[in-house]
Amino acid sequence: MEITKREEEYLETMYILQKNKGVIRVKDISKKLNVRPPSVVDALKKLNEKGLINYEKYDRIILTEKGLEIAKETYQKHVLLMKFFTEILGIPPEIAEEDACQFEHYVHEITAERMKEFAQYIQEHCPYVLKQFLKEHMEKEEAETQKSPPK
Amino acid sequence: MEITKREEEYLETMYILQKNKGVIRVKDISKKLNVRPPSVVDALKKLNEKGLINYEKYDRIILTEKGLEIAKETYQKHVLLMKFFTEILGIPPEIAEEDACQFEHYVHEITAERMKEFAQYIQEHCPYVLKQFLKEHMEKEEAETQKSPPK
DNA sequence: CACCTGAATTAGTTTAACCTAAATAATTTA
DNA sequence: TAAATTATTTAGGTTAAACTAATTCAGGTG
Repeated sequence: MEITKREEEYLETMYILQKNKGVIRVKDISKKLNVRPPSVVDALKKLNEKGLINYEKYDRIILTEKGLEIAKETYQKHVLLMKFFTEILGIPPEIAEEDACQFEHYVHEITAERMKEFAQYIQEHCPYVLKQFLKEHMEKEEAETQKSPPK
Repeated sequence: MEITKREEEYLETMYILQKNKGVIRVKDISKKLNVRPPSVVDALKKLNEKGLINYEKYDRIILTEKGLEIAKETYQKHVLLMKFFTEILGIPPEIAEEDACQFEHYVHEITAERMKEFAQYIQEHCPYVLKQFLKEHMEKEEAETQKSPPK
């Protein structure tokens, strides 16, 4: 049975909620994913069908072995992409977050892995060049921020 | 009126077909996007509604000003991402292609731009380190290729 | 313990994107 | 040019993912 990108996103969200709050509630998923509670319930039913979570109505939600595995993989990619975008490219966190949040569902294993290796390699072999690159762009951003009309 | 990721993909495909073949045919879009011709016709109707192409049945398809603009922007991101994945990370073209094909529709302008700048910066300031990084991974891939069962 | 409130759920729709099968138009070829 | 082939289109479905409105449940408080 196929798992969609969106389902992956639901799983990842639940995994993070579990980690941070200890429980997974419909309301919180709803808030995080910016969808209405009934949409969450729909998703939960499907994920349950597919054996990725254990869900019975009004009962607590638990990721299964398989669901947890997918959630973790996705989350790892997310973290890795975030690091790359912010630490190597110097992208502002909010933007990096959005980019990572999409790309994590599409990026091939090899590409993700390579990004991680590349980051390490550069940080080790030419940290100064990297620092310089980031510095130049930080300055540029500062300037942009100044320019923007002060509300 | 909103434009979807998929519509962006259609526009980009048509743009490339126009460039390479001179004409845009349903059959060719169908082949490139791996969908059946009726799906293409559906898409064409919507794009026409939205003023992104000029389309009347059995007539030739033309990108409008607006449609062309979107197509070009998307295509540029595609090219840029491809370059980054292959030339900086050393990802094999077929895989890079698939990654680029998805990410191009989500990546923020600033991230795309920064990837381009980063590539230039590294190629200029530490070409040897880059070459070394790529070399190491090429070798690894060679080895993998050997390992895989020779059909 | 009954009531109230907020959380979760059901029922019924909508939209984007696809599909198959059948019909029609355009193009090529005998 | 008529017939055959190929391309395009229509008609009618399907599925994923969302929505609103209305209902049901659960936990906390008087």
